[in-house]
Amino acid sequence: MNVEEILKTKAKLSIHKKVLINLQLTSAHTGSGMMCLLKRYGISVQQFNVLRILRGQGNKPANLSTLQDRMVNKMSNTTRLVDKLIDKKLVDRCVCEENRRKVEIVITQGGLDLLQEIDPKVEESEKEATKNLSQQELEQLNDLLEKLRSS
Amino acid sequence: MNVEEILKTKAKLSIHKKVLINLQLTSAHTGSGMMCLLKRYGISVQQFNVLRILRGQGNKPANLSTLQDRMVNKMSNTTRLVDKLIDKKLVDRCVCEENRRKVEIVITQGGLDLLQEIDPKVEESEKEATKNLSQQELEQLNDLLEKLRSS
DNA sequence: CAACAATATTTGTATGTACAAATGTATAAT
DNA sequence: ATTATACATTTGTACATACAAATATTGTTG
Repeated sequence: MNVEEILKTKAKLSIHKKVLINLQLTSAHTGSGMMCLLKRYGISVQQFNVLRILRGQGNKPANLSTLQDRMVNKMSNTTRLVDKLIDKKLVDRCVCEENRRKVEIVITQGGLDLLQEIDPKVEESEKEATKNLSQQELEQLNDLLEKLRSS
Repeated sequence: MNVEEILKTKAKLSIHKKVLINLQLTSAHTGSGMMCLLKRYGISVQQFNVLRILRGQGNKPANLSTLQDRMVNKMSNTTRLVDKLIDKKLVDRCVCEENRRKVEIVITQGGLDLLQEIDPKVEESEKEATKNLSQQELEQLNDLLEKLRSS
């Protein structure tokens, strides 16, 4: 369904407006697929991202500010996000010895296990979400999105 | 900045994953511009959308379910969203006479005035947000987004 | 017409998000 | 050593969102 059909408007929309609305619609559409998948494993998209960042760190612990920098959807309160992950025993937190202002966060074995279980499902869901576009169209879309955002 | 740079990952990401992350990033990027603009007028994006839908209705009042159907970002609690607009005296609400389960919502003159004031700023902000792409690239992006979502 | 199902909205609860203020710690300046 | 400043995180508050349950009204069926 195109934008005009969805908004049920008779008015002719500018291409600028159409693109922006389509962006919202499409990102919400694909995002909710991921949300739905992760919910089955009891975690939110944000929590999943934090877990992946921590796994990417190897053995090196991350502090809150690096987590915040690398998250896709920036938001405040990484503290409370990490709290939730601790409740689920997916990460551990302790005060950094060298600089006691900092907090060191590491993924637990349970967290790693969960990620390993989820990974293939995520891959599958990503392929499913993008199945309507060819390889070439995906590259093209990717370039256009990055160009739109550049500056 | 491209996705790999933003995520600071050494791992090679599949084009599927890249497109999906870029979608989130780009939609958040453009969306926050709009949010920022509307905040100056004391309303949220959702509230703005409701106002525009009500204006599009002409004199015909809308009930909650039609509002919910036409909103770009679906969500529950249209009730409380409308409550906020009533507090600001931008819309009115009354019980439908024919079917007393329904609620009729109309935009007030104050709401219409606000929209008229905001409209040109929104147009401007939309052009600004899409200025990196040519007319042709915008059309192309629009088509790709709709194709991605189609099914 | 009483009982039940269907519809439209509201309320409750849990969680997510944004922003400001508060806390605790380290570094620099006097 | 004392004060000031910057830094990293936590807490408080207000609001947004998702989902389930509750309420109120209408329509239907025995």
